[in-house]
This record gives sequence, structure tokens and C-alpha cells, in this order.
Amino acid sequence: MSAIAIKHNDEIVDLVTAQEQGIEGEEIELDNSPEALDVLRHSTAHLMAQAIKSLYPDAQFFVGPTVKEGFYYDFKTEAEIGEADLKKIEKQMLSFAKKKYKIEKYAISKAEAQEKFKDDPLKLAVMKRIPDETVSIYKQGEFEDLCRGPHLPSIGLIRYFKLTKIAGAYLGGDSKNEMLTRIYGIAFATKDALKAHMDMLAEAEKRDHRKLGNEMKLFTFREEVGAGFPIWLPAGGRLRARLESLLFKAHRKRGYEPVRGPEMLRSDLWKTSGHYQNYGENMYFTNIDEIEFGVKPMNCVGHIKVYEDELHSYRDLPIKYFEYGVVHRHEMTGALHGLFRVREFTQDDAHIFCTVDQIEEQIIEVIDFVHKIMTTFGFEYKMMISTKPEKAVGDAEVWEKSEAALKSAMEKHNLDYDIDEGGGAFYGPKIDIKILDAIGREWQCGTVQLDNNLPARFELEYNGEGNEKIQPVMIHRAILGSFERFIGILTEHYAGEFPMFIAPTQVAIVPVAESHKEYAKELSDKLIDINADSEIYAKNDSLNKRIRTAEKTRVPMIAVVGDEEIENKTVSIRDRRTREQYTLSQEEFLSLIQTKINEVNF
RNA sequence: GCCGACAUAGCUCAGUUGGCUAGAGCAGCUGAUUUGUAAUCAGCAGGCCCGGGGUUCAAAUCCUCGUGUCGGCACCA
Repeated sequence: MSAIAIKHNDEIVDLVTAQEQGIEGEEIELDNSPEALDVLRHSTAHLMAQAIKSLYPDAQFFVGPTVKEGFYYDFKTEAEIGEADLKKIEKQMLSFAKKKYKIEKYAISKAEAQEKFKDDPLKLAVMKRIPDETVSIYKQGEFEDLCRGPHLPSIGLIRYFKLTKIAGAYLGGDSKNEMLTRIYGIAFATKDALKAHMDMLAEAEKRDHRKLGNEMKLFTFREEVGAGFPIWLPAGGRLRARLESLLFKAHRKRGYEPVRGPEMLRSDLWKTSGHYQNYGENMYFTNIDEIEFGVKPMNCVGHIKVYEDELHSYRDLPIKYFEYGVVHRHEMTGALHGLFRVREFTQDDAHIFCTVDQIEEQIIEVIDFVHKIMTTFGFEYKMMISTKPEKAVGDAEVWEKSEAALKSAMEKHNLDYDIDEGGGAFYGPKIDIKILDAIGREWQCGTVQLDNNLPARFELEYNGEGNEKIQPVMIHRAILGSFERFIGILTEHYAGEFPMFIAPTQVAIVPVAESHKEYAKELSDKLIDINADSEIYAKNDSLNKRIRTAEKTRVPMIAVVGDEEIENKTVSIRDRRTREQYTLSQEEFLSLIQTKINEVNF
């Protein structure tokens, strides 16, 4: 195999450039290494542009970078391009690739380039973003493009690629600008790698919570109900109830008090909190008796009212309130996505009111809570500290102190974290928890946010040692984020095969014949006593059919009972997916289920 | 909100260039069968073809405005 590029001082340069400038370094070969793929995909983007240009001669191109999952190119054409056209473009790309055009490069001054592309506003826009005085042009066959490279020596090396999506994208990523057409694609050095990637996409599709949620009857949406308002079906209701009850205990152990605020509050309160001004566009309002009310988009204000219900001493702090708080946020139509982005959802929300000195230990306690939950579900996770954004309230000193507290908490406990500069909420810095699911995808769930703003706006206070009035710090935190989103993620993580402790149904009981129904019912009652749900499959269908039906619900365990089992007081167990069968006594069976349910303890 | 695609039975999907009474599988109901570890057989019932407006002798099919869904972009306090 020969080199496709040179790595020099951690920079990848293409062969043309290396030769031209006499650069020497490590040779990059065309394999599936990140460096090689980056070059390959970049050139594939150009090949795609070449194909598009030949099929749609009026096409003008903006930028075509490589991204995490491949590459894309943004362009503009009068022609209407749809999904169906991707195949056509792919075909054209292959035919160009077969011609094995060399990818040539030459440099011209920016002024020359501006002259050259004077009829192409998109290219001129690209050039505006380039500070250099000289720009490089890459050329393959008739096709030329302004580009910094690096590129393959020849498009003949491009063989294993696929165009995956077509979509609109704002020029320069700014919604004030016009919208261009964007085509996404992926390329690999080998056929196997491409296939593996396509298989991974197919696997992700199989796990899609919207598909599984429908199949498993977890939840649904209905047009007449309204976009973004999920409807929880019985199976989903049971799953969710299990999660809620596990989490309830975990909160109580850590000293959180369950509270509940109203679903809507007078708008004056939202004006005090600042939500009216900052977030009002996304809130639901209603007017009655000439008073305006706002449906809560978060639970803080309710908890603040709980805090205000009595006077507090420094001796009482920290005070922790929690609530499965239902909130409404009018998300934009295009943002809605299954359970991941909805307009009504329930947060596992809590607010900790504490002294400045207590911030650090409280943060650590929350992080430990997060750790227990995430590892129980088999998620790896990482944390990110987000600092002061441009649009921020509160004075700079408080911001600095809060950010420092977060960082020092992490560092003292040797916890790894990344920093997202300027990614904080307008009222304080935060720690976000990003989890990694079973197939390596990243999700943002929990968040811990420091807030000095609301305590000030609502003039919260507690009595200090010398009976002086002190403003407490408020820590907002959610661990799952929302039940909706988290259950969506769990569904995809487990591919619908929920572990016993969270599964909507723990056991499917299949009586062999009519005469065994009574024993099945007896088992089912005993299961309820140990907090396990079961379903009896006693329909007038063949045994095989009922086992098949039960299997398809992805229930963790099937218990078959017939004459033998009744006589010996046993159950015949069939584990999910494996065809393994074994017999247990009733006691063994019940204690096994009980153990599996109880082994989880956050 | 923006660009593009799509919407047919509870679910998954057929339905030709506008043209007979809009079909199938699964699920449901009724009956027969009473089953030992992934689909027993037969019969029946299911549709304002997403909604409003239009074009046409004729619309599931074409146009238009909504609603919803999907892929992205933008957004996510």
C-alpha cells in the first residue's frame, strides 16, 4: 500500500503539498485510521460535489467538511433534490471514481480567487472567512474547488462510500441566513468497515425507542392530542412506576423531602423569577378572572415557595426538596423527537438550599448519587462543567466563586471533567452528566446547577449564628433529567430488553392448558406480594403460540406451568432469548425474582 | 421556525398513467381444538384513504391551506 498523505508536526498534509514544500514525515496509508479516514472523507465530499455539479450544472457550493460521522457538503441549486436522488448521485460518483482523476492542487492569491469565483456568491462567502492572502484550489477532472485540503492523490482511491442523508442547513449555521441543501455521506477504506458501519446504523434503528415504544406498548402520541404530548400506555406506566419508586427511596435515604408545587402559578412570579422575560415565548399562559397564569416550565418557584413557608436556621441547612415535577415547554415543532424532546415532561427535580460552605459537599453527594444510578443501568458517563455564558445575570465575583467551587469539588475527589466555556445557564455555572449507552452513543441527562440568582430575586434567607439574615445558595439538580427522555434512552440502551428490576412485566406465566389457569393465578398473586408484575397467557391459542407471543414482549422470564408443575409445586422457567429451560421450586422461583428486583438499590 | 420527504384498518404495509365494491398479513371477535416450550384450523368484523378547500364527467391518486410524523438545520433557559 502506498501513502496517501504525510503526517508532519501533528498536521496532515497531502502528497502534492508535501512534495511542493519538501515536507517529510510519517506516511499515512489508506486504512481506517482516523487520519486516513479524514482525508478519504474529505476527498469523497469533493467527489460528491463533482457528481452534483455534473448532474445539476447550476449548483454552487459552500463548505464540505468531514464530521464525526462522515462528511457533508452544503450547496445550492434551483433543482429540487430529494432522497431518491442520492442513488443517482452515488452512481455518478462511482463513474467519476472509475476514471481515476488525479487530484491536483494549485495556489492563487485571494484576489485572483475572488475574480475567478465572482459569479459564485457562496464561494465568496467562504472566502470572507479565510484570513490568508493565498488560497488553494483543488482540481479533479473538470471540477475545481476552493479548499485547504488535505486530499487523496486521486479520486480512484475512493471506493467504499454511501450517501446517507439529505437535509436543509442554514448557511453558516445561522438561522437568519438562507437555507442550503446538505447531503451527508460516509466513506471507509475497506468494504468491511463500511458494512460494519451500515450494520451499526441498522442496529440503532432497530433500537429506536419510538419503534420499540410502539411495539412494546410503552407510550404513544396522537395527532388530535397535540404534538409533543406523550401518552403513557399500561406497560410504560408500569416501567415508569418502578423507576419512580426506586428513586423515591433513594431520595429519602439522602434526606430529600418530597414536596409538590402547583402546575401553574401567577405570571407575577414568573416575572420575579425572570422566566417571563427570558423564556416567556416558550411558556404556556392562560388568563382567568383577569389574572394571567403561566404553566410551569420548571419547578424551582414552587420549591422556593415551600422554602418560604417557614423561617430557616443555619442549623437546618442543607434543605433538600424533590418532586417528580411535570413541566411544559413549548419546544419548536422541528425539535420534537419521540420521547427525547417533548412539550410536557416530568423531571426528577430537586433543589438544595445550603450555605456557601456546603456547596462542595452537596455537589459531591449529588455526583455520588448520579454514579450509583448510572452504573446500575450499565452506563458509562462523563461530566462537563459549563461556565458563564454571554447572556448572564448576577455579579462577576459570585460567578467566579461558584465556578471555582464546582472545579474544586471535582478536583478534590479526583473526578475527570471537561469544560464547556460559556455553556452555563444564565443564572449560574453547572455540571452536566453525559452518559454513554450500550452502542456507544452519547446522551445528556443529569445536570447540577448553582444558582445565586433566584435566591436573590426572591430574597430568600436563613438566620445565621448571630441571628443575621443570610442568603442561601440554591442548587438545582436532576439526575435522569426527565422520565420521558431517560426511558427513551433506557429503551435504546437495552434494545427493549429491560432488566428484571425495571421491566414492565417481570414474568409471563403460560399455563399449558385450561386446567392449569388456577395455579397460574396463584403464582401471579404470590408475585404481586413480592412486588413483581406478571401476565398470564391463557388465551385459546396453542402453547407454542403463547410462548412466542410472550417472547415477543421481551419479558425477562417465562414460567410454564402444567400438570407436572402443579403436582410438584414447581415452575418451569424459560429465560429471555436463550432457549434454556430449567425447573425451580415455587420458593426458589419467588426468591430468585425477589433477589433480582431487590439487588438494585441506588 | 427553516429545507426536504411522508400520512391508506389498532399495527406493518400493497394500491399502475386520475377510472369497477380500496386490498393483504398481524392484532381483534365467533366457533372448533385443550395443546409441554417461537405462529392449530375455519368463519366474521375493521376504512370520512390525516382534516378543510379546490381542479375534474370522475380524486386515496392532481393543486392549495392546515395538522401530524420522519431526516437534518436552528433551538434546548
